[in-house]
Amino acid sequence: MAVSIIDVARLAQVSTATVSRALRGLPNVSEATRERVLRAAEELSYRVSPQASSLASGRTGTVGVVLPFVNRWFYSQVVAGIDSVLRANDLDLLLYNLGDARVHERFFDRMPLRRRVDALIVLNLPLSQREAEALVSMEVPIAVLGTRIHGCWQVSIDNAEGASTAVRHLINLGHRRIGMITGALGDPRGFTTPIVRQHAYRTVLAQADIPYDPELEAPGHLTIEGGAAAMARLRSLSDPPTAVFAESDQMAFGALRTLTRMGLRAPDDVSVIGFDDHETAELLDLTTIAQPVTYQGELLARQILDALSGDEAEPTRVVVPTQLVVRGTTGRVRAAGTARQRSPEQLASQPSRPDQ
Amino acid sequence: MAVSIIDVARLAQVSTATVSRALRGLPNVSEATRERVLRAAEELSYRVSPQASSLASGRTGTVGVVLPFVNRWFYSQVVAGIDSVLRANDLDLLLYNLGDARVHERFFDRMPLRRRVDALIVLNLPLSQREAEALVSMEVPIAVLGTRIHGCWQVSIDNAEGASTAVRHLINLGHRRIGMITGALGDPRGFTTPIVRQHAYRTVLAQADIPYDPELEAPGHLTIEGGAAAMARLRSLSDPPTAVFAESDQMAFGALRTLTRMGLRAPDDVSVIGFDDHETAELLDLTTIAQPVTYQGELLARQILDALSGDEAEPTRVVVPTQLVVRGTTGRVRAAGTARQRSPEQLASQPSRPDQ
DNA sequence: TTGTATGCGTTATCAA
DNA sequence: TTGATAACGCATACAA
Repeated sequence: MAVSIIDVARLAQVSTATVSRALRGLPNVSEATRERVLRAAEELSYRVSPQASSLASGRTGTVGVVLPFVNRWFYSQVVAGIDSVLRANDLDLLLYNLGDARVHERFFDRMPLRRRVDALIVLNLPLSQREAEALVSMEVPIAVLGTRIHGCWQVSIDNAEGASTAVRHLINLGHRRIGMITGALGDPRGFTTPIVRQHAYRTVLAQADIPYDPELEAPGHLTIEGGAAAMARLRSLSDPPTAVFAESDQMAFGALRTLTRMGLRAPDDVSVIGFDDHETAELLDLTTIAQPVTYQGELLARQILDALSGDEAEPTRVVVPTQLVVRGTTGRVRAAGTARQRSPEQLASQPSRPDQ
Repeated sequence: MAVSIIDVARLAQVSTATVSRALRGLPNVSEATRERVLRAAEELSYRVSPQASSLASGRTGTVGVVLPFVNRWFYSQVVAGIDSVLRANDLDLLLYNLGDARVHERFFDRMPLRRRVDALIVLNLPLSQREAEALVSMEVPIAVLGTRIHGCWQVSIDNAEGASTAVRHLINLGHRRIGMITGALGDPRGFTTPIVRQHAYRTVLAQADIPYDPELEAPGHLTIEGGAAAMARLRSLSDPPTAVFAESDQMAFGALRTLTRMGLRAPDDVSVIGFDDHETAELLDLTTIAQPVTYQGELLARQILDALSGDEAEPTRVVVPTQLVVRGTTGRVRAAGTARQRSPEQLASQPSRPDQ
């Protein structure tokens, strides 16, 4: 059997209550006693039993993180941010990956986190009204990324602003025929982000007096393959776009691949702008809308700390800024038929060529 | 206060012991009673308290996953594999990210997982003798990826074989001047994989009677930036390599970026081969050595299940195969001074240039 | 098949 | 400042 608090108490010649107090750094313990207890614990290499501790205290020392994918760049990045803050505060991180639909269902059916965590962080999950209520009914602080749940702490980016900036960037470069590769619009689970971004796209076009053409919106399912297919579709139009806004970098990557395979280039033939600033974006020289990913994770964890400390009464809502990162895949529109020439500015931001 | 087993017992008119048995599906409970208990539990929406349960039983229902990075593609992919198997078996996943050196140290200093998990999965962590022993002293089953710890379950790839295949591929294409971008060789924490791969590189060269030239080995620190710098260094040699083996795709990406920025191309100017088959490898048309990443995570989790079931007495060791994936960044060596001409196949998979 | 009683290792309340 | 002790919620020998 492992060494327990009783053993420490015996060795230090005090009661278990005092050991508990001394070890947790509670104030009402004399320095001498604390010293003695600490030494005894050290000598026996005593470790508290987390389950006994939580059983007695009601706290678990654990924060649940619920997300739809662990293995996508965005989410793993957010988790890293969460982890760093939680770890620094001695909180454990219980991971719940609800990617699979059955797992998702089962999760809300059985609520396995119910008595298992002190707080919850929910990443970008599309939730039904019923599911949101189920979470709230756990009666622990909840911090949500992306989605919005009444009474919960919240971190998000301004999707409308980011998408608008992207489209305006293209308009400023002279483009009028602008396509959009949209995300999971048809997804029955209903992520809301794609809707917001699409709306922003349409609004900005309207503001610029550019007529709306539904053919210019192609679904890309948030994947590389989807983005590739979407770009292929856009290129096949009788009047293809001169610029494309892909609402995720992943889809933009696919779009770029399609262009490459067709023997076309960005921005010479088509300008392409993405969203996220995925780690690969810099590699592919992709212009994009950057969002601070790890930072959002840190913010979520901090909100949880605030909530658990109980100081801050009201849940807060933080909107973090996005930023246009201009790289090499967007450029001024070319007049139809004009030879492919690039301006000096573009040359500067482009890889030099072996032939001058 | 939450509803407890006592409430269920009262409602079902049985003892708490019977409730416990019925709910866990133990055999010695009559069908009628079980029915009654299940209904009562359902009605009260009762959930067991995991901490009380583990305090009483000694099992935690949790598996700890310890890794050096959550936010790298490879690890997040492995975690996804682990998660899917654990989840299907109702085991929780406690994540421990030891990326930060202080966190690492603190972890082995305090062993916070000590009484917290039923088993441990350790991903590719460079461990000192002392640290390995600390883990083993937890006296729970341990499955290790990459590293090797005596008495532990183990999953790994054949790094020597994979690296040899990569170098042989280059030799088969006629290359004799072959560079290697190495990983974290100087890392004080001492990952072993880089050493094995480097050794394979040297061995294969020797077998092909190619003289060893230390200048052709450049450290890339397993990062994109490091790979970029390494390639720059290799190119600056008086007699630069015609082909380069980067021991991770990430470094190969950086290497390709350097080539692009120098106005060079793969494979026309330099052939490049990576290792991993990172999701971006296909995008960049990178030839590489593929390893099944998610699958390795699943295997680790399965080993843990075997260990916990207690059927399989001895820890097993599984080596999963790697596979050469030939894409567009490797090609036959060109005679020095030959004009850059590309074969039709290469043209198809490469971006065409604006100027013909 | 079912019930009784005890232990699991802490924390927290209360009294000293 | 310290100690005694009752929870905390469940699992499990043992008895019935």
